[in-house]
Amino acid sequence: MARYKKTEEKKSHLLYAAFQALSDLGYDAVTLQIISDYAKVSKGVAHYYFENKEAIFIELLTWLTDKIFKKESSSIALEEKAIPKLQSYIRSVFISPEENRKFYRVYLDFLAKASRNSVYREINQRFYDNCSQIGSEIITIGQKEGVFNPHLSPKEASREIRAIIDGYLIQWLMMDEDQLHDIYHEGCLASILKILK
Amino acid sequence: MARYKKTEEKKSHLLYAAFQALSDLGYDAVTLQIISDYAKVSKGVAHYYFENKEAIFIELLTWLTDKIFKKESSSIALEEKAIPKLQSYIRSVFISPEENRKFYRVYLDFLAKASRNSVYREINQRFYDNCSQIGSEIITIGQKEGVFNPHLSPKEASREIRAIIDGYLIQWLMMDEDQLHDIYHEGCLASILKILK
Amino acid sequence: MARYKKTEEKKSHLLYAAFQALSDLGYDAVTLQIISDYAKVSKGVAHYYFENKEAIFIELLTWLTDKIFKKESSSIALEEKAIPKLQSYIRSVFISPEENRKFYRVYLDFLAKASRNSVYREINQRFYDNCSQIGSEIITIGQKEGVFNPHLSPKEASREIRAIIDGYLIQWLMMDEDQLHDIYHEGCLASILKILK
Amino acid sequence: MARYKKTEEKKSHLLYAAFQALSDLGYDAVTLQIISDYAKVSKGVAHYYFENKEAIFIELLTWLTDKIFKKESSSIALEEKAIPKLQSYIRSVFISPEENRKFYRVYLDFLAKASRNSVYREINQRFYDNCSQIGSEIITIGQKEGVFNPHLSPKEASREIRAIIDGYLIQWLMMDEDQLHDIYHEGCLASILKILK
DNA sequence: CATGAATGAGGATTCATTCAT
DNA sequence: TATGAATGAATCCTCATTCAT
Repeated sequence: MARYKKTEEKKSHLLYAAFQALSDLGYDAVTLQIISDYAKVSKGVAHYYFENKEAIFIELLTWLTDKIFKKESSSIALEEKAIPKLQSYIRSVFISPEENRKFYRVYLDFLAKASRNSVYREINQRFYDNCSQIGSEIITIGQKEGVFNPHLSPKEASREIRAIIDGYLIQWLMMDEDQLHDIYHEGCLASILKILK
Repeated sequence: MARYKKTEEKKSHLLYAAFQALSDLGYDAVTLQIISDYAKVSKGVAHYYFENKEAIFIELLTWLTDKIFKKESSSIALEEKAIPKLQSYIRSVFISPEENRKFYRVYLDFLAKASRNSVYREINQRFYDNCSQIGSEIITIGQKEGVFNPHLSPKEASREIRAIIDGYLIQWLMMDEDQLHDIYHEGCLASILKILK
Repeated sequence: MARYKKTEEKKSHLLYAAFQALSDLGYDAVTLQIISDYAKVSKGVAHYYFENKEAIFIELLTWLTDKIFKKESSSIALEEKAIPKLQSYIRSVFISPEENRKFYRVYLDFLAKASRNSVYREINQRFYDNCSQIGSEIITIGQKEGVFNPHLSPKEASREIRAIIDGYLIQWLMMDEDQLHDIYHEGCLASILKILK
Repeated sequence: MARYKKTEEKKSHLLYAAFQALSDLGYDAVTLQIISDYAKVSKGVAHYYFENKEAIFIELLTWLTDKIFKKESSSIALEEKAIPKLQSYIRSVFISPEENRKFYRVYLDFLAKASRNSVYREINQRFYDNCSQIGSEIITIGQKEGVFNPHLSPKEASREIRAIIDGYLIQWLMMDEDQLHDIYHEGCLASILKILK
């Protein structure tokens, strides 16, 4: 089984290289040569591990959104109550200016693609669904605790949470000022709380 | 006796063709040939009117965001009071599934580029600033009327409005279901109202 | 007849513009647009007066070599004796660093073309023949005066004169130092004198 | 079992193809497709081995002038005395009508470019310097032997030798008659001898 | 005559993909 | 497995030429 593992490691290595390259340079500037350079392997390797260029990006989106989801998921597990859970969730989303910039640049590339390509859209949908579960869980708990509006539909409200998170982080990305990160973090949390109450 | 169209008309014609092509096909699939085909002119024309491909997209983003802003701007002028103004604003943003899809696909492409390219970012910033003026005006009026929270900073809150609008519409775009358009419209308006109150 | 004259004037104007452009930019960088810009006329004019781009250059070479020949021709008419005639000839060839640079840049472009294209070659041949006449005249006079070797074939020796002139001026051009102009001038004259004696 | 040719071999192969194409067709008619066709490789290969078209020509001029210099250099090594050395040098320059035509066509293209472009000019300067060394060596020996004018500056005179060689060969090229090759060869040698004595 | 908008062929360049080693 | 040489389709861009006004 060592073989298989090695292969998976190599793939992850390539995906991470693709992620870095994509974040730095953007979709249309990234070539397989550049990804290979980032990964410090030869150009042939990328083709050995992936069917074609598209496949790399498909897998990258899957890999990325899974990683994000796992991080978010574990972050809410640390808390018991709804509001701390929500705070922890938002905190895990607003990791740091560097991480958010790196991820959202790439994520915007993917959203742009997803708006026309159903393969990307479905992967994103899975991510949305996962996020929705997190949100629903928090909301349901909060409703039981009596801290959130009991008339809210957890499913709908959790989608709204994600919409607001993305809206805030995209706008923060466009402002291009690291010191605004905290302000957007707080603003985002405050807005979500207002909506849930 | 059809005279030659004036230069500016032709440029707009090409920009609209570029917009359509971009919306249909996405950034990396759009070639100058395709834009020319959409505009039903020869390939050389695009180069005659624009320095290069990049210039077309730069001008397109400017043209598009200006157009959107004008539409939004005139929509709020129709109302006197804050809440109807806000409703009118949001209504002008959520025009129709077709229009929103067409615009947001292209806008996502531009946001992705703007995240790495300051030229695009500055154009988008101008758009944000314009939207912010609209928001500020509504909020200030609402605060005078006593319908909005008087402690809100109009400038900050107006940015939050835009973030929420974009967040909702991007998510709607990803859901790829036209009938959700109304629901997202209402949801967006409701969320903004909650935040402003 | 005024019409005709005006046309010829305009053509000369365009040819001079082409000469300037060619000297500044070189064959492959010169476009009809550039020539038109140098002549401060619209692009269409160049096509109105000349069949096509090639025709401009053909006529330019003719015009240029005629102009040079006339200048050389009139310069030797000023003197009576062989050696002063020769000196005057060489002086008229080594006009100034600026003029020589301008001419020889263009002339090299034409020689390069002439080496493969018989149309250019024939025009140059006419120039060579004209120069040969000048040389022959000087040599014949010098032989009568007893200052030149009587066994020289005026025809052959005059070709050698031209070869040496071109050789020196091309090398001077490559040295790219204006102050060497006088030295090459003297060296050229001295070499020719040695050959003729 | 033919191994892949080494990179340097392939580059030389391409340079030779470029040389042939350039000689046949001239600077502005040579495309990368044509060079590739001459080399019997695909279009992409030229870009694989060279940064761009310009780089091919830069390297070609370097390669060509080096080759010429080596040939000239070894030709004078065969003789001991000044005049035989000079004869051998001139003989190596006037190789054959075919070779001279092929080289001087290309060389004229480069001289034309060099007159405006310092990169080409510097490469040519290196060639001139190399030729100058050959000439200086011959002249110095001849002065010691007492067969050349002792007052000549070897450096200057050697430049004059090169000017005369180029002047003669360019003129021969323009005459476009192979049978004149010998006559120009002899004429060139005779002229140089007159200048050195 | 003059203008400059429009055309489209042609060329440099890029890059995903293939494949021999 | 891994490499990187080779391929050629695809694309941006240039520019001579045409032609309506």
